[in-house]
Amino acid sequence: MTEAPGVVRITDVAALAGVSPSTVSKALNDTGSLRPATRARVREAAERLGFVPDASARSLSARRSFTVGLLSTDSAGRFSLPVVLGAENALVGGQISALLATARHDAVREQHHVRSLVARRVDGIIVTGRTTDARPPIRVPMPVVYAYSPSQDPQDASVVPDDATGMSEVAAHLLALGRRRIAYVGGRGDQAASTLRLAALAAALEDHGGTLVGEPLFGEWSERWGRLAVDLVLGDHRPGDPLPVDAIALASDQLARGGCDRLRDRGVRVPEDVAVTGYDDWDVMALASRPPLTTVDPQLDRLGQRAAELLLAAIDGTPAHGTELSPPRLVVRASTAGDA
Amino acid sequence: MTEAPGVVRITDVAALAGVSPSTVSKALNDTGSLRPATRARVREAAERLGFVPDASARSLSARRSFTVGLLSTDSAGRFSLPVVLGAENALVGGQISALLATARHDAVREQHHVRSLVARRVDGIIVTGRTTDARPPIRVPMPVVYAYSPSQDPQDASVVPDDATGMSEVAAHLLALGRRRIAYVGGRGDQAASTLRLAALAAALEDHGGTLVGEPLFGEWSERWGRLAVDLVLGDHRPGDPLPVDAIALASDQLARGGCDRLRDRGVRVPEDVAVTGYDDWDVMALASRPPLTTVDPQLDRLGQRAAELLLAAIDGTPAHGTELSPPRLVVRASTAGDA
DNA sequence: TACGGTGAGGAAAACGGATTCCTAGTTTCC
DNA sequence: GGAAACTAGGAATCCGTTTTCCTCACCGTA
Repeated sequence: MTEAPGVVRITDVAALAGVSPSTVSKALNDTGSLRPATRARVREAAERLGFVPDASARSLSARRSFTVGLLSTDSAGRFSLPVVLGAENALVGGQISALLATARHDAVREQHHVRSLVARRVDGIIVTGRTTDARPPIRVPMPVVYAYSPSQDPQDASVVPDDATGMSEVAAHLLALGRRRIAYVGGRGDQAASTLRLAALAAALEDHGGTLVGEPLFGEWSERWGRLAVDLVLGDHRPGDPLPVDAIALASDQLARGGCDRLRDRGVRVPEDVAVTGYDDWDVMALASRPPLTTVDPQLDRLGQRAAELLLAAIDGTPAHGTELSPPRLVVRASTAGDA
Repeated sequence: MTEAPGVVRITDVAALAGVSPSTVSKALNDTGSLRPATRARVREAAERLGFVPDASARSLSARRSFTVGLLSTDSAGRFSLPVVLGAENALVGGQISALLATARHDAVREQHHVRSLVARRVDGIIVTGRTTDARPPIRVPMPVVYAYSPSQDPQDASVVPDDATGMSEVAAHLLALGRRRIAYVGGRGDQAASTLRLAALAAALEDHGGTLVGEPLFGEWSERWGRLAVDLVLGDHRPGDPLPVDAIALASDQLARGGCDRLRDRGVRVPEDVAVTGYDDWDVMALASRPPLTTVDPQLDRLGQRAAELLLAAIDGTPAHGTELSPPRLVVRASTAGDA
């Protein structure tokens, strides 16, 4: 499509309305002083021709692009996708477009994308990652907000899920149900998502008379590890024996689902004998699990939305600093409550 | 960030190199005739200042934006995300940026996004959807390629997964394993993904001496329905009874996973008694299933990549017409083969 | 020595809007 | 009735690059 036949310029509208281009601009942007009749005539002409002002020209003149970059290092998108969607959605409200740049966890690629975003003079950048572990900041001449993965520089603006609160609410929920002997199963031990949640759980139990049973377990973020971990928790327990725990808090819905499966395999009833909790509120896991999982929804879309808000504020000259926690939401289902 | 202090213009480079702006442009773009020494001097100056040409200005002059729109109507992103990522990846190679526009299945929103893409004078648009059902085309003055969800207008360029081939390969695989009495479990009966796969299975069985056992079953795309459907297939079968089928082909990995669970619950061995196949190769389902699922990988990233290629070709003046099928890949795992 | 050809680089004109002046009318006020 | 104060709208400038001319110097050739 080389010659773009149907593209309408401001001069076309001006000609049809019988005014000058500058008048058209004023009419459509509600600036300058024009008679209402003129404004209306121009509007109608623009409408009739389907005139849509050229964003490049506008950007050039306005010295800003009305575009922000979404730099994602998460190729699978499990976590960054909701963040990105939430952000994109918040941006649309501000008449801002989103430029997608996926780096698939590759520094060279990321550098290339950063350069491309700078070339496009994006008004700001939202950086998202795969994990909640801190990542190196990017150096660019425009505002940046880190979402999900915070920046290693505490001066940068970051928004991360409030895992501590999330897990505290899980603990409070289990304690309220009368559970006291609780085991923890994490994912990879070198990741904040595992350790932070453990710390929050341990603290909450300590404060309210619960007991963290056994050593915290770390492995991979898979259902398989959830099953194995449950075996470790149960030890050589046989149906009918007293159970070493009355609840297991697992650090993800995948783990929890695997855990439920193994508990069922071994004749342990969920939640009557052992309550189980997950984390993430990933519907295909949490709802498909038998029973459905009590879990924590990190509300990643809200997180992304919040990141977009902070970015827009920064673009408007009010930058934020430091890491902001985005609130999670406890979702109670049958794996603890006994009702679907 | 109002005044963008660090932004370098072409005139700055020109001043440093002691030449005119036009010479800088020629030097950096390898056009015009310049002495190698001059070119090098300019390059060095640009490098030193970290000059990155303003894309808006470049677009304005070039009359194209070097940007394409990715219009997605899939809010969850299960299917369109891989397509989008594949496309974005292919575009980066061509120095093209991707503008993300998610419409969450809302026509008003979609219209708004379309307008925004037109305003940005994107060079082309890739439209993706949630299902493989045809969707209404968009009317814009630039090339469009429909990915995953084809356009209702057969003249438009669309790329869709080749479900017929995928399911045929499943059938061939099952037949090669000696299975002959095969049941089919679909998802929603009003969706092409259910009906097309059924048709392909039925055709393949007919051609090669297999039998489609019972009525095809349609329901929702959930594990729950997979479990229910297996109950329907087995009827009042008791362990030890002869089985009505020796294989079940389910239209998604979610269905198949649910199916496997129910088969195990009822004491039917997979794959010894009944082979099970899924569709989609969604890792969290296919790999976590017990046993792991033989399935079809629709290779959506390749599909997205192909859509991007077609779009780039169209932008270069060679538009494609009609619907192209993107090849799937059979992935054999333990649910049919007996080995992990 | 004069002249066409060629190579290097500069000047200027797009590109499409937004914005900042201006300039004619038209009011308003004394 | 005349000058100041507004108003409505047009002309010109700018945004940062690319691209199309031009110009000037230098070369070889007649």
